[in-house]
Amino acid sequence: MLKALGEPTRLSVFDMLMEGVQCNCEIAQRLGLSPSLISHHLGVLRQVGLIQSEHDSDDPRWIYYSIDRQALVQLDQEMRHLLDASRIQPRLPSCGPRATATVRG
Amino acid sequence: MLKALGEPTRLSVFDMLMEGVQCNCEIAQRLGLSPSLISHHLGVLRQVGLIQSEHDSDDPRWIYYSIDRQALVQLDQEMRHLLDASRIQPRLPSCGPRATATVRG
DNA sequence: CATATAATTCAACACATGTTGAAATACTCG
DNA sequence: CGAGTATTTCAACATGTGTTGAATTATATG
Repeated sequence: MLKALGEPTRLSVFDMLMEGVQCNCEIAQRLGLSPSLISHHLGVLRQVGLIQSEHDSDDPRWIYYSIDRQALVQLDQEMRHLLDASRIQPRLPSCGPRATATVRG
Repeated sequence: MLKALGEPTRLSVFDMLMEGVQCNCEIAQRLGLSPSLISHHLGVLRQVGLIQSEHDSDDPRWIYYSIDRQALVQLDQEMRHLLDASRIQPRLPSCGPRATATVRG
């Protein structure tokens, strides 16, 4: 998921989906990019499970994309752990002049 | 920063730094990768501002890497905003059969 | 001064991937 | 059935980038 969001255009697409935008055409229009390119990025986001797609019941040509809330919560929790500043503990180097003798390899 | 952390090996390096590991040699050894590769990834992390480097005052050959706490807090805040589930608002498609007539392009 | 060490830098390669434009798919509408 | 539409799929390309191994830098040590 991080890898998917690491691509600038894809991050914008994801952010627009968070704001409630749903169809390929609006994303392509607002970003000034081709529908095929947006389709590609939406596919990547869907493949990693960040978003879902749903066809219109009346006219299946339209596909509505939306954020996968479960994946969102999971990623949010993992990011909070990853970036938790309290995890950083004071620690002497295991090598170099300041290494504790017993740990030295 | 997201792009930098999107690379699996680099994410591991970053995570080890969060756990207090500091020198190239220990990271390379624990990950079973060459020092030159670790050096490359550390360089990328440093370039985007996620980590800092400091030479040992006694023996400058040793370089100690550490997390940039300011960047950590900034990224944490931005990620919390990006992944904030409460941002997702109900919204009708701007195009397609369900679009509101006035918004239709 | 020669050797060993920690880390970086460099050239080179293989592979992944973002982007483009055309074609295909599936559907609505007249 | 033909024209138009929303989207995807496909082939092709250019570029970015992770990885490797050798060379380089800078320092300590004897």
